Amino acid sequence: MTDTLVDVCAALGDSTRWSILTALGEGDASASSLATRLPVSRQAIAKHLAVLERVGLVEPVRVGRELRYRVLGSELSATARRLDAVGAAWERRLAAIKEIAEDM
Amino acid sequence: MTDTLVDVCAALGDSTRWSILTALGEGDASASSLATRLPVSRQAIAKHLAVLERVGLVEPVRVGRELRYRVLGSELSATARRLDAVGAAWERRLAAIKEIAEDM
DNA sequence: GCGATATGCAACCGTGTGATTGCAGTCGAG
DNA sequence: CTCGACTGCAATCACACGGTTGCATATCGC
Repeated sequence: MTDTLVDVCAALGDSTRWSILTALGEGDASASSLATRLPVSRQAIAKHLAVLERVGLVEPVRVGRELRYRVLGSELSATARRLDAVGAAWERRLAAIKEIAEDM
Repeated sequence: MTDTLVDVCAALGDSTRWSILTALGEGDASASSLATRLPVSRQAIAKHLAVLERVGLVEPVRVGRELRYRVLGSELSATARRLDAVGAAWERRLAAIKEIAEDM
């Protein structure tokens, strides 16, 4: 059910991946160019990009021999909405409990 | 700043923890009572609850000798809003790029 | 008080994963 | 055509983490 939701959250639960995402937030970039700015190897970044691509947070774009990546804010916003829906449901339950308590 | 954000996402990036959260969504429960419904040991659940409590997704409630946990939808919605803000920023950048491209 | 139930703590284990290095292949620029 | 740069794949390593078992401790009910 919430199968991909946990995957997206797991992908977002890594600080190195957030470094990559925020770097991509300022402009598309390839794994190699990211490796010059970030304190990790190119291959590590490539693996992270593969993870981010599999959950749809990032999209590959060929530019000549380079393979740049573009961050997809729409996917992030979509997961945000899904999380908010769940949180809202839980809050409704709490509010109902509280109302019952006040009736006594 | 986004320090706790990654922690919350990491906490949400585990299917067992989602099982616990959804179970708690139907009513407060202790680690022991959860262990009867879920296919994991009580101690494993206790560890997960500790993780969830540290990021504020869950709150302990003493009931006699029991220690029940209550799910906090407000925290989840708060993180959802933070994620949406980031996603919206990324989308704005893409929209700006697209506009520039169309001007040429 | 006594037994049953609930929690807490500690040690341990297997595996998943973040990260590295090395090498081979590919493709654009000069 | 050749050189340099970018990508892809494989092997390896260390550590964190999910999970378990065992035992000690507290506390409610009878």
